[in-house]
Amino acid sequence: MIDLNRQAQLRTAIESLYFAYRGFTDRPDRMLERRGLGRVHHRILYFIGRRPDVSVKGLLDLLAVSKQALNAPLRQLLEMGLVAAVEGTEDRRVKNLRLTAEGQRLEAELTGAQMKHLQAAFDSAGPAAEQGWRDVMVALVEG
Amino acid sequence: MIDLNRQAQLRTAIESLYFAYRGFTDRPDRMLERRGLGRVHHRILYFIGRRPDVSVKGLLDLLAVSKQALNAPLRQLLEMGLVAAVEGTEDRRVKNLRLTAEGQRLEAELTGAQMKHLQAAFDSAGPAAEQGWRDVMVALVEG
DNA sequence: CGGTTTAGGTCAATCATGTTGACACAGTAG
DNA sequence: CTACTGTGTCAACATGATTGACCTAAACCG
Repeated sequence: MIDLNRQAQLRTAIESLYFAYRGFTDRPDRMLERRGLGRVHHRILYFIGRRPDVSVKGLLDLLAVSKQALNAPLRQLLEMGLVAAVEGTEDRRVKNLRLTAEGQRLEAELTGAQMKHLQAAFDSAGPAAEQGWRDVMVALVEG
Repeated sequence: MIDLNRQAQLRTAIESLYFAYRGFTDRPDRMLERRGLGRVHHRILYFIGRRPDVSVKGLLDLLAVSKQALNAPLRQLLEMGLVAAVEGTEDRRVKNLRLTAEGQRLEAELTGAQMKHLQAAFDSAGPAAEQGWRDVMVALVEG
């Protein structure tokens, strides 16, 4: 069993993770809302920007959603000209996804808001704290 | 404009936050699923446990949802005997909410999984990293 | 060659979680 | 008495997800 004081510390940590995540997503959410898009669209734009030429399957694995859940928003982004799909050169079944210039613009805008938010927190906490934060986050993702 | 290298670092940070949060919630989610409950129920149990005698309004403000969204799951928890409501002593309109013994048991089980997860990450990253992590999280929540 | 697997797409039914609006009732505060 | 507050509930709707079933086309394999 974990010590009671320690439990209180861990609860504080749980709460900060909850509130931080909530505060972190709601700015881009509000930007997207104005265009009739949702958080999924941001995630799709984000990961395509991060991994240009990712396949639909690759995106599915990253996002951990069903292909039906991905299909509609992705098609929307294609229709809006924010994402482009090119037929795979090796395997003609696969679609390699990329951001168009306009897609890059929107993605930069959305992610930029989050980057500013994070940067402000890092600035206020200092570089040592930032490194510690990164170390803990890596352990959290891996564990 | 932020430096490109810095942008890449910030993107890494964004991703770790996304994946960490996702990994963090899915264990309790799976436990709840077996009882036919959802993440909302966990949040309700959590915050009532944290602030015994909180009112319905207090819970609404904490969770930042509409009262209609809160009502159904809260009623469910009351009916299941996991939460008890007592009439306020000063203001008889308010309901002060508490966990029953069984509610405490379930809450401890759910949050315990998250505490173990966090503790493991802190153990692996070390105490200095933990402090840095906390500092950044506080700044993130406040910003 | 032919059979199986893989990448992708789509339709349908369903569920979970949230919203807003409207209304009710009891209790408090002035 | 009136106004506001805390709580509850009904209805309509939106969003984002699920599973299951079925389809095409391409690749892979024996």
